Amino acid sequence: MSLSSERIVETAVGLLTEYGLHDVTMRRLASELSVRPGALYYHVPHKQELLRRVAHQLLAPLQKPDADPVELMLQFRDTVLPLRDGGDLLLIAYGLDQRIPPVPALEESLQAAGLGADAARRHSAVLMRFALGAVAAEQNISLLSGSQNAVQPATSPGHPQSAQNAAGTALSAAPAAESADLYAYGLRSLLAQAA
Amino acid sequence: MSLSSERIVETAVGLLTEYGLHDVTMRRLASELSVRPGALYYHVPHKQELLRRVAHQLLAPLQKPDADPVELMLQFRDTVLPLRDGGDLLLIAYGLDQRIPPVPALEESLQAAGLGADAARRHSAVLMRFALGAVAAEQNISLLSGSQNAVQPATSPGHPQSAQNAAGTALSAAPAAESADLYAYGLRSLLAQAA
DNA sequence: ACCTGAACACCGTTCAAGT
DNA sequence: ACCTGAACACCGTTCAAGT
Repeated sequence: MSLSSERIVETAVGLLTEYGLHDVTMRRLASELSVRPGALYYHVPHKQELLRRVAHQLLAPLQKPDADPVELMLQFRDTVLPLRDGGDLLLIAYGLDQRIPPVPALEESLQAAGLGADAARRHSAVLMRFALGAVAAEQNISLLSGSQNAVQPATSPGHPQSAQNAAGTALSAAPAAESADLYAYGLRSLLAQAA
Repeated sequence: MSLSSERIVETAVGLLTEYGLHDVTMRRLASELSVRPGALYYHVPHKQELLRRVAHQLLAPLQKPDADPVELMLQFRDTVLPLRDGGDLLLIAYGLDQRIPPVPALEESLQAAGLGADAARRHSAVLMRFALGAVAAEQNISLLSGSQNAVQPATSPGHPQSAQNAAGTALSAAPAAESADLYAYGLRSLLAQAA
């Protein structure tokens, strides 16, 4: 089977869901597809465009026109959170394309709820900013504060200068249940005015 | 003058404010300080701890105990926004240390406004998540959608595959004035319940 | 048209060896 | 104690040359 942008995107989605954005590199992608890195650039202009397409593919299920705002935003979190560093990807993708799902569906459902076109656009922009920050923060906390990275980064055994982080981990790493509550609470507050 | 963690942090802050996080690399830092890269690791355990200290230094002015929440959050935005990719730095720093400024001052002022200790903690967590997302999104939009990166990245002259981004730039790249409005609006909504 | 080989200009981190 | 030299294992991207 010959190379194509579709195959590259699919392989990138695979690497993302299995290992996280950190492992989605052009070189890793190339070796996964059994080609040299340069070959990818015949099908994709640069890594940014590839990531934009990956994010679009990932969020495609959020293009449903009849869901209510809260449901869309909860599903957004559920989609991005399992990708270890999915928040970083979506901040990039949103920077490249602010009409990524669920934005169009979100605007429609806000308009259906009685908001004007401009108000719906602004409300969804605020909701997306909160969601992006909440998901990225939550992932970074469990990745960076969570009992020494959890997986297997094999750090040097006890460097003296990093002592001040040892205490407070139990308190600072918010339990998963509370993160969901914070997210739901933020959504409700932001949607209160829109009713 | 010999090397020290203080000098390294100061130099990193300098590189950050002049060129952005992208140019804060251990190697660049070393050459700025006229030492070999390995020398830095005698004073700093790893890059993450360095970035945590850089963020703390940057946000030190937000440790004022008597400011009101809106003022603190507006000043947070004003501090981070001028750093080209300051949002990325603060997502990392917040992941490493959720008590970074202005969090303690924020909790105090929310308690002074009548909230219980736990409610104040949760409210400030929600506010920080929104602020981090808003600033990071705003910076990424102007960096990634803003008329081909604005500075001087010298991209190849017109690669065919990236045509779909050409249209819509005028609409998608929100003017700076509207970003400030979205931010203020989000803050007000999130603080409405806290009154 | 599509891909390889090889290079360019970088990363963070480690560590024996020098002073 | 503090730093260098040199390496290890990587990056994204370009481009002449091959088929």
